[in-house]
Amino acid sequence: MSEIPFSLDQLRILKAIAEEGSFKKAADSLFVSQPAISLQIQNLEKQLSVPLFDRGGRKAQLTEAGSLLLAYGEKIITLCQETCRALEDLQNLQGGTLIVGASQTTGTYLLPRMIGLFHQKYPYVSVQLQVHSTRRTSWAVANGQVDLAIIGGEVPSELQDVLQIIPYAEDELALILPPNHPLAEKETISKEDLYNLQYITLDSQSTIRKVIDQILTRCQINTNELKVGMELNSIEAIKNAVQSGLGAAFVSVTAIEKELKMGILRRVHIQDVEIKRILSVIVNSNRYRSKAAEAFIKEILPQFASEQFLPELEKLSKNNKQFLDKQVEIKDN
Amino acid sequence: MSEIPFSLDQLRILKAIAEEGSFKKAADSLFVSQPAISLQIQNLEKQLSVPLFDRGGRKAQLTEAGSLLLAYGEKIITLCQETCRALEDLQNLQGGTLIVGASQTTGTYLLPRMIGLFHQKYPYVSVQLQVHSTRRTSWAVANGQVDLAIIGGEVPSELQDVLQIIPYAEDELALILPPNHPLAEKETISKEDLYNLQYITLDSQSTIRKVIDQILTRCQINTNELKVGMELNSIEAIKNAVQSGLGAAFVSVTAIEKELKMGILRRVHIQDVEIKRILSVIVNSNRYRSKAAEAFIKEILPQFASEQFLPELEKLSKNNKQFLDKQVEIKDN
DNA sequence: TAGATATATAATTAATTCTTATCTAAAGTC
DNA sequence: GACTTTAGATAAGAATTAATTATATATCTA
Repeated sequence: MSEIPFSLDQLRILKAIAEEGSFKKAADSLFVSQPAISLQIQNLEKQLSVPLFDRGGRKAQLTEAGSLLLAYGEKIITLCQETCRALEDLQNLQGGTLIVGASQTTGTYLLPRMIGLFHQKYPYVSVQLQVHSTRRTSWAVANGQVDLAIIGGEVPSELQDVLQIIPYAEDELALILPPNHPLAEKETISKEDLYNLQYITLDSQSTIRKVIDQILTRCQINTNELKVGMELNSIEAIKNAVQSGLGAAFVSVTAIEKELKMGILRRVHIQDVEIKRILSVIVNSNRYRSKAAEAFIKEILPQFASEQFLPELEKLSKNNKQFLDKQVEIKDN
Repeated sequence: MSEIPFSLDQLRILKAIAEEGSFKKAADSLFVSQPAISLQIQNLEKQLSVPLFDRGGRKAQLTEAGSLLLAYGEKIITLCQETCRALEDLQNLQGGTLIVGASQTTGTYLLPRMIGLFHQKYPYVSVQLQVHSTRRTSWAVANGQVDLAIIGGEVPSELQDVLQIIPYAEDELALILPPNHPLAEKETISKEDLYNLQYITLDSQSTIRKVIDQILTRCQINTNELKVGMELNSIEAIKNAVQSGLGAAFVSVTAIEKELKMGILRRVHIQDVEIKRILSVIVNSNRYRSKAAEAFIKEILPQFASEQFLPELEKLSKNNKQFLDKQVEIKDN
């Protein structure tokens, strides 16, 4: 299927001859011997079955076919050089795309800040954020549709050995109430008070819901007896609902900074209970990470990590699928 | 200066892998062994210092750099194929340009008919006609600016061994008069009558003028005593001037066909004198002739040639600068 | 016609790029 | 979970390709 009857080198030689005016000078400009040029052009003429130069005179003259090939050849060479530049830009973070995945909470409150920082540093890299369920996000990383993701739940078991999962930060979940709620007066409420509240939650399949159930259960709270009044599918919607007095909710503290400051939501602590979950970074361990992903991991993630997890993170940024190592080996030869 | 760190073959391999989904299948589709593919891609990755595929899974996955290179590679390959097609079209007379030179008379009356025929046969070849003096036309052929030319005069001596000059046809020059001229009544006039006419001619440097002088001198006519009333620089202008009664003129019979038929000009013969010149085809013997020039020589020229010159013309069409001969030699091996 | 310059040719050597054979690792099978 | 299948990597040798040096030929210049 469609052999190409010339090589890039031959086109470069053709161009050099046209520019320099003779085989000899072209040979000098390309730092090869003159017969090398002669042979390459002869081969080219043989392969194309058409003469490209009229020799003999003091300078080699292009035939019509030669001019035609030269014109196309210059276009081709230019395109090749453009290709090189695009690849270099990609390596220098002057281009390319970084795709980051996240689940609801992190995608809404944490990642936009990270991406903002990254964008400031590397304005020519276009960044995409994909907010989906933990499950879908994990698969996206596994399939390579997403470079890395930050999630707050468990990675599906079938992906646990494909993905590298690095505990990254703690996310504290707060119980929020409307300011005018009777219990909102208190700093801390008892576990029993929990049974007297109406809850607004994400749907029962969501990771954050499962995490909360898990932790409360561990604190001897029967989650089945907590009254769920409403299930919404966005954290912003839940906050608004709570603010409007429709009930209470568990949300990440990162999601309510502004509202607490403005006094439109109240946070109450629960006696002897701390609801924390671990956020994790996930990457595909079988996949080479782009320069952009590398930079994001090395330069942005640490700024938001809990100190205790920093060493792990550092290890990650050194473990890109073996390639650069090999490069060094080869260069030594 | 600007080495290109990949080859067309490598791009074709990259494309094949992307299309077939695996190194193995790409190898099969390109009819080479699998290691050949592996090695080429490894070299490519080394040269670009960036991995192009994530291996290991059931199918090879492109990295971001791989996709980028693939996208450019496809453009490059397409352009190469376009180049091939353009070259083929040139060979098949489905494209390209033929540039024909001529001097005044042939350029005005003979070549337009030839070019018309050629264009009917090869509508995709664009034909240019350049009408200049014999001298300038000869140089244009020598320099390769013109593929071939038909001239009616002598080729400058310094070009006689660069150019191939093939006598091609006879051009008869006629003496024309306005219909109402006293001598226009006669079929034939005497040499002496010539001295009683006023002549309208091209400028004294023109070839046709020199040819006429030469022939008349040979017939014992003293050209210095012929009265030149007007020098014009176009044959059409001369015809109009004669028609208007401003004098007599010598012009090619091919230039007055229409006017004689319409009776607006009269031709008179001269006792015992025939003014004929030989038209010649000139080509550059050191130069490879394009397929289009070849076709023009082989298929168009014979239709207008004097029979006596046909053998020479045939020889010419077999003598393109040795190239196809070589091809055959090589194919035998 | 001699000298300089440009391209072609030939023989040799160097480099590259295949191929075959073998090996490793992952994925699907029973 | 051992077994087969499949994809890709690796190594060694063969084949091809492309370079080099040396030399020949032809053209332009003086």
